[in-house]
Amino acid sequence: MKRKKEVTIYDLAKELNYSPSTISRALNNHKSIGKKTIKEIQKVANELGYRPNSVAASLRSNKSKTIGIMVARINSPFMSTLISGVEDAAKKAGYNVIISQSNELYDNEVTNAKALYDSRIGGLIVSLAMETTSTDHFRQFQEKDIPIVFVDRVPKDFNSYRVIIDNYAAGFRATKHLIDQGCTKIAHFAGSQHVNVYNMRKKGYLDALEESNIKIDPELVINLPTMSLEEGTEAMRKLLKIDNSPDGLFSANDAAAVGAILVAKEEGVKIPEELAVIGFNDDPVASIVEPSLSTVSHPARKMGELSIQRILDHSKTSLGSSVSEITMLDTEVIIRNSSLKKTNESIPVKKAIV
Amino acid sequence: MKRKKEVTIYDLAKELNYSPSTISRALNNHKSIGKKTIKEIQKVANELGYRPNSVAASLRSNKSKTIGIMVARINSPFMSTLISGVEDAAKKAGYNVIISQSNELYDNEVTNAKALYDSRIGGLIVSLAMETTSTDHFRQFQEKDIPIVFVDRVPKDFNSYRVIIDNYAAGFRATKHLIDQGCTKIAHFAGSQHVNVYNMRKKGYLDALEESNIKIDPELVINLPTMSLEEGTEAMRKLLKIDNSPDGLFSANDAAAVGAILVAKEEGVKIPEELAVIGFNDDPVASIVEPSLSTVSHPARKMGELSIQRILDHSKTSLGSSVSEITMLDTEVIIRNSSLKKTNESIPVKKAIV
DNA sequence: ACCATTCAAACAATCGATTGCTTTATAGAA
DNA sequence: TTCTATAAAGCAATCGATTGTTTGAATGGT
Repeated sequence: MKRKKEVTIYDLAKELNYSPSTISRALNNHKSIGKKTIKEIQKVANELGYRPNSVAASLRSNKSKTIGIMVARINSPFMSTLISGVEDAAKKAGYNVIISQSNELYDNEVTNAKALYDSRIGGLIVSLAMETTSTDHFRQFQEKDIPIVFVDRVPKDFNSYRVIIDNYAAGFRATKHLIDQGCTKIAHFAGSQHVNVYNMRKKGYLDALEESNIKIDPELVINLPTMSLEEGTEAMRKLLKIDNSPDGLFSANDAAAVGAILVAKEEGVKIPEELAVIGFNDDPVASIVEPSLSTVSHPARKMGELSIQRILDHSKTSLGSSVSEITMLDTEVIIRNSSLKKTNESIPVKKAIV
Repeated sequence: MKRKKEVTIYDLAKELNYSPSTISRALNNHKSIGKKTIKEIQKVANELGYRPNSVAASLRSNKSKTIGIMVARINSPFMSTLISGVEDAAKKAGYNVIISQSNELYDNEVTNAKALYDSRIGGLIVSLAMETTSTDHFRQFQEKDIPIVFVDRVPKDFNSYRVIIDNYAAGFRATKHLIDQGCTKIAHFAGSQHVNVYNMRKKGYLDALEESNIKIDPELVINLPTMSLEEGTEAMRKLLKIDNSPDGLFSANDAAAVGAILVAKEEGVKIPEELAVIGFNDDPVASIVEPSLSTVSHPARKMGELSIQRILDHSKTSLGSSVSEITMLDTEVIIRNSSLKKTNESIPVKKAIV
């Protein structure tokens, strides 16, 4: 199989009797090239099927139209939607997106950072692995003034762009909602506490209780390492066994909340009457599980789009690598049947379906 | 912000008094370089923090360790899992993965193909957009002997690798299952018929009916353009209105099946007694919806891994671009409560939960 | 008619690694 | 000791585009 030879700017140059530099500038609509010349060159380029070699362009200009993205796992509803937003927005700006996943492991994250660095990406979007506490592996990007945007799971101690939601406020409001429904013994499924999102959600939970003068019962706060559905079922079983079992549950994600609901139903605990539940993320399952799960919705797609925006802006302003800018997005408490005790504000069925 | 200068093989050459070619070969463990020399060079490279510039390498060698992937949308459980499999397998082989989504539109697919071509990917994995019927935009890759693997939604008329499931058999077996449960009026939610997966699933459905001498009722076969949950609810409403309303439903995906279940419940139709339902994909919602949804499971992650495998094998064997190899994977009919009428084989609750 | 501007396009170096070919050094054979 | 085979390393071209600096031509003002 012989490969068809590529058409390069040199071929165009020969064909048109212009110099390669003129061709290059014409193709990029450079102002120092005459309008008719540009037209002519672009026309012939199309006819001959010229396609720019962006590898060569990257090498010479030391800029790359590729953005790297590192997340723990791409196949969660939240992350895949965020990445979808990144990709759509990146494409609009003429960028490609390279993905890589750490599977929650620090070592993988370091390896991935190296690989992305080697491919000379023009920007990096990161949501940290659960395990990660050190951020040294991101320094190399900063040293080359490659913008880094941390999104959702962000480090404490690294100067750069951040796109996050107000986890504290969300945790506070979710808990407050349960209190408003009359719950007094509210449990919490908390994730690893060195991860900002789980840490802040828990803080919000604690402060909401305190504000309402509800004593905090350490037995009701359970740390789930991975916040999986399975861990949620297990934790719920534990909660149902203790003397003073809870009448409310704020889970830091939907998966664990669904696990809890399934167990509660299995054990004959009425939801929301005997146990009001609220989750976090508004995963698709939340509106399908029965009773439908109250939750906090995350603007996943928008977070992705804004992350790209930060990277593009960075190149324009060239403020240098020491910028640190936080973009904080609003969340929304979505009330469904799993937490709605007061029948006078009951939700129409349709809303629960769609 | 001054960027730290990169360490290149030239810097190493100067430092170590070797020629750049020796450095290059040493770093790639080329056999024509002495063992001690390799050790020495690699040691110093590490100390000086040398990082290969894969852009430069790609340009020169005209090979790229980057694989492109084009799908309709990355944020579905099936696709995000498949991509996750691709990424994991690619990383193991030292490849990066660029993603791009068509949002089901042909024009976007063409644009994406151009962009990926321009970045000189080393291989391409594609799941077609619903709209796509022409495949001319993939020719450019073939002409340069860049391997293309079509996965799941594949074209009829393009010679290349395919990784698919046996949609016909799956559709047949899913329908057969409903027949075995005693259904005689079985409806089908079908997707766009020029898309192979939906076409074959429907064929399987039709043949299963025929085999059991059940007359096909055209009114019971509904085409859903996007197979969304919403379309599923709509279609179900329609089905409930016709005279001879169905006692079974095979939906070509889970989302539409869930929509149907929600409507059926709303209208007081008992599932599975009055309507047995089976979906396709085994999305997470399938096991959560009530009653839990029978479905056909798709080995998403494995499909991703095998796709990468095909690409790697291609480079090794260099059979040229005219190869056409089909990898067909097994599916599994998963029986849950939405279709299980016979109480003697009822499913334990635990299985439904986890 | 002359010099100063402005505009268009060309020249040539450069980005960092790869690789076919050549040279040099070393060892073994005769 | 001389010659050949082999291993180790160097030379220099190359991949395709970008870009600072020059050159050349055309325009305009006086």
